[in-house]
Amino acid sequence: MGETNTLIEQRKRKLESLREKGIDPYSNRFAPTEGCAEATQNYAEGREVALAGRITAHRDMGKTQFIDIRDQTGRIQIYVKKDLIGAEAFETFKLLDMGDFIGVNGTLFTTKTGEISVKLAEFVVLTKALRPPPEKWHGLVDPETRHRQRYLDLMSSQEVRDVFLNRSAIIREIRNFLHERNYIEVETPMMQRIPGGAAAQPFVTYHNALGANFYLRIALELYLKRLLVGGIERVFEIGRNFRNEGLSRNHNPEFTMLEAYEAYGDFHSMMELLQSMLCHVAQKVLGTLKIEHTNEEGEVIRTIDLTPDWKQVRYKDLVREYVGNDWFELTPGDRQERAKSMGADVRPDFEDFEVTNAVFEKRIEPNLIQPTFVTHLPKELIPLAKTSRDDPATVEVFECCINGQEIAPAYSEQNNPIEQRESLEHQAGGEQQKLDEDFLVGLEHGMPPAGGIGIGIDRLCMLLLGQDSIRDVILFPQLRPKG
RNA sequence: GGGUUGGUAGCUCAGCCAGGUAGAGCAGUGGCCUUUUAAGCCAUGGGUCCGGGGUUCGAGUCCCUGCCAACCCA
Repeated sequence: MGETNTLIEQRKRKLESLREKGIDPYSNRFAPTEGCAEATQNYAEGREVALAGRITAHRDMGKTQFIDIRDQTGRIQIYVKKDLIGAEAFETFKLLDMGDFIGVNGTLFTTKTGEISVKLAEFVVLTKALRPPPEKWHGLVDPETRHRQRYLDLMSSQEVRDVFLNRSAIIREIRNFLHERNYIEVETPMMQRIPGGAAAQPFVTYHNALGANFYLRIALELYLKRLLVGGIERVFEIGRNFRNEGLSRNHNPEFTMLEAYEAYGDFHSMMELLQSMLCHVAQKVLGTLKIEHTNEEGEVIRTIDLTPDWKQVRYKDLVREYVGNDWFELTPGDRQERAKSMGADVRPDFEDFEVTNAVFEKRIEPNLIQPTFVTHLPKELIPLAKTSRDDPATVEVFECCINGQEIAPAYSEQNNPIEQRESLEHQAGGEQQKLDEDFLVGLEHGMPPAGGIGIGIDRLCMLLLGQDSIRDVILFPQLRPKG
């Protein structure tokens, strides 16, 4: 990226020419009266405006030029006429390039082709760009450059800008919704001595002064539950988790989670919370509960309908429906065989419930396009939830699947400190240093019964914004370091 | 980890099958044009063809290898 070429050299020469004219090509400030889009929205012939933005198009007619400038609100055309600004200013104007930032003063008018424009009276150079922007028509398409130099992607694509503006709006509306329900937002440690709350490989780092290893958190859960113990009854955190695993369309090593806990609630209250929250968010951000996903040709390939009430179905019933009514009557060995024949990823050392779950992930989850609460999951699968009152072999849990992906698991949280200690000890496999003793001591002080939910924000954004890759909803996704 | 596809000018892409002077559009530069909008017309500069090795009289093109990316599979 340190290379020089003639395009850069030419721009540097123009920069020097500006300086020779006594013009600072990196001016300090400019006070626009409004945004570019607002100028056209509040059109009045002859109204004086001051606007600032980046030059995104340039049509040179000789003694007349048209440029487009764009700010975050939108674009507007500037009409530059030699007679109006004078010969000297016109010469200065010719030193501008695509990508430069300028501030303009002028009056609004409509061209004979009907476009609202600014008749330029004077302008200032705000920033001279030394490198050219991406091509104006095709924009930037190389995915690697799009991700590594996201600013180029953003400056050349309205669609990409919309995705990230909408992502921000989604998170804002989640916060609004939860604040409306009297949830308290908190921040808990990202650097942890014992990374708990999930089964995942952590990243390790080292604190010099303390002389100790720390782990980047893999979940928010155990700290938020400590706050339930402390009497904060409705609490949530939106923050980054870090998991040391591969990269894929659905996985980025750092990703954003929402976790929310509600004292005296259970997984039923979390169902209501999730359903209401996603409807609120979709309505506010997209203006509809029916989300259309389109292919590259712009054809609608599926519509996801968030209208309540969402389907509820028991795990076992789904398994019977998709992989055979006799599934649970088979011997474990036969189940292995059938799972393999269905293309599920089963290994010989899998326990029986893991075989069933492999089939679930391979053959069932991808089919759950419309919002579906899967309930009554087997106890072995989820050690940190309460036993179901109506079926002791299962736990009070749901996994909400939408668009063939698990979007949110929620539990009636385990608050029995003795059972919790046993399951965590089992999970730690006898390694005492993996046991979060401080958390267990907290539970022994008494945690109120609570419903808890975790929502992958990135995947939620993919769903709501119709993006097929997590890299398209994360501004700076992890890529292999460039050699 | 395995497979497939791709990496050529600042950007978007041809050229590769069948080896023989490195191409187009946009962007740039010079010129014409005082209401254009992917402005137009004329002229013109611009390349580590991802890196390394090999085959060959000759490699962007064929072979091997490495790097990066996208998709699929595990």
